[in-house]
Amino acid sequence: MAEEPALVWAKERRRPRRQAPSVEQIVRTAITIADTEGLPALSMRRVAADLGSGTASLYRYVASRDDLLDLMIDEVKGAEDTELTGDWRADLASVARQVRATLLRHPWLSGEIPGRPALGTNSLRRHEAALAAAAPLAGDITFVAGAVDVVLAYVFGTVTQELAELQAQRRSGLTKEQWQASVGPYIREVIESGEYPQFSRRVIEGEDRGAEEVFEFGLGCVLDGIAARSPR
Amino acid sequence: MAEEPALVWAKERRRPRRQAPSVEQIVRTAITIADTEGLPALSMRRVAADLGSGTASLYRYVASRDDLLDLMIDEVKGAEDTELTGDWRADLASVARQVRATLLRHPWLSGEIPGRPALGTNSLRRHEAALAAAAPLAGDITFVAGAVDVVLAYVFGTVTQELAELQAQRRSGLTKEQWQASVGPYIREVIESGEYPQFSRRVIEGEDRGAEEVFEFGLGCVLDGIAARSPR
DNA sequence: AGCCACTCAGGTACGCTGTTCGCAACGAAC
DNA sequence: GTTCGTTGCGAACAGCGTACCTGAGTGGCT
Repeated sequence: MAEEPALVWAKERRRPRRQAPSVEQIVRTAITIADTEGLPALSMRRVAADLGSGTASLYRYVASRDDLLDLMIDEVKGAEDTELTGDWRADLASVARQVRATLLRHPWLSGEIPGRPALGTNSLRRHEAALAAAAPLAGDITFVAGAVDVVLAYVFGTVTQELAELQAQRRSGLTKEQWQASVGPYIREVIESGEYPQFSRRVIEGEDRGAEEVFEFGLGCVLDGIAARSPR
Repeated sequence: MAEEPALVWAKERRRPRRQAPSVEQIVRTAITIADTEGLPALSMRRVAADLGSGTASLYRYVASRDDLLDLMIDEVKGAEDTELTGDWRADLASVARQVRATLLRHPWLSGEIPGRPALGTNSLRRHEAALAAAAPLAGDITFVAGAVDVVLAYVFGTVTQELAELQAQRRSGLTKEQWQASVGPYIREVIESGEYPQFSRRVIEGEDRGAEEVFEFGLGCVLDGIAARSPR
């Protein structure tokens, strides 16, 4: 540690840093880090470093790392927006596609949503929009709410499945090729064991439909089921 | 630190602990901790302490904390078991109900599944069972697999929603009453703002159906949608 | 029977984390 | 000019996952 010099002019200029980071900047910086380097890279020190401020300063604006994550979640939901046509099926589908897009854009999101009730401003606004989209389905709000919940549950579930392998690969720190090279032999072994006939058929015979197609297939199923139960 | 006594018989018995914890014991202990005290309480030191062994010893049997979580997930999936009747709808529904039960029994599970491909022995066995359940739906394995994926996505999604509030409450460390007392006023404020008419209707008019009923409603929707698309 | 070589539990330590405390510097008010 | 509330933040603390390495215990060879 450098000793305080006796000579006045040798003293380093007393901090010119008097910049307040502001909650919004903190949240945005945190989202950028999580998006590009993954959640584990998101530490308070890291956020502060990227902002050029001291770590402890962040705590003037954000109570804890956990609160920061809540704010991040609500922030990314704010980017969504749907205009409604009055056709419940089309509207609900477009809400679903937007939620999917958001989840895909921020891979850390699906892992952080469990365990947090969605009560932020943007979450509420989006939930409101979803309910409005489904409103033409029935006069009974309980039915409408049920329909929305089912659709959103499906969306969250599929996207989570869709992201699983991608995330695992990223977490391992391997390249795509290395990853496949390490998983491949294991899968082959599983198939050759003969204990998983259906699974083997799926891997060998099954055609690999694109993620989008899979998503739309399931969405169609869900919406059909809802339509069949609608009182109108 | 106690000095080594000169008298032989005063020396504490040289560690009789020559007990190997074994992977299975480690995993089971870890699951118990996570179930009863939540994931944050699950540290390697804590597991070792509960097992009465040294922390570093665990690494002889488990490569990392992350690996331990993988093992835990696969372990809890091993408890599931379904016998198939040949009626795809009933069988797929019972698989779905079992997955739900597992997710509810281990509240930490839904937060850890995202980002991990399900390739463990038990995961594969369960996936195999689900495919077998859906097999009567079609000869085309791609369709069967799609149906299974949709059902499981829905199940995972709803249970995650179902657990959200419960988990948030637990995380906050408050009692149920304290929690409601802190959330209630906020909700009231949101409603009184008048900006969320549908949401307000949902809270005020909507009847609070039980979680089970909600689950079955959505499951019915999904299965109907699949049935409508089945080539048979 | 004696010794050696090997296995492996686990103490210790490193680098990281989230978070708190209290001080130093500033702007405004008097 | 002095005081006072506000704000940035260095330093420190407790606790984490994990690597290294010591030394005790045991099986096998002589």
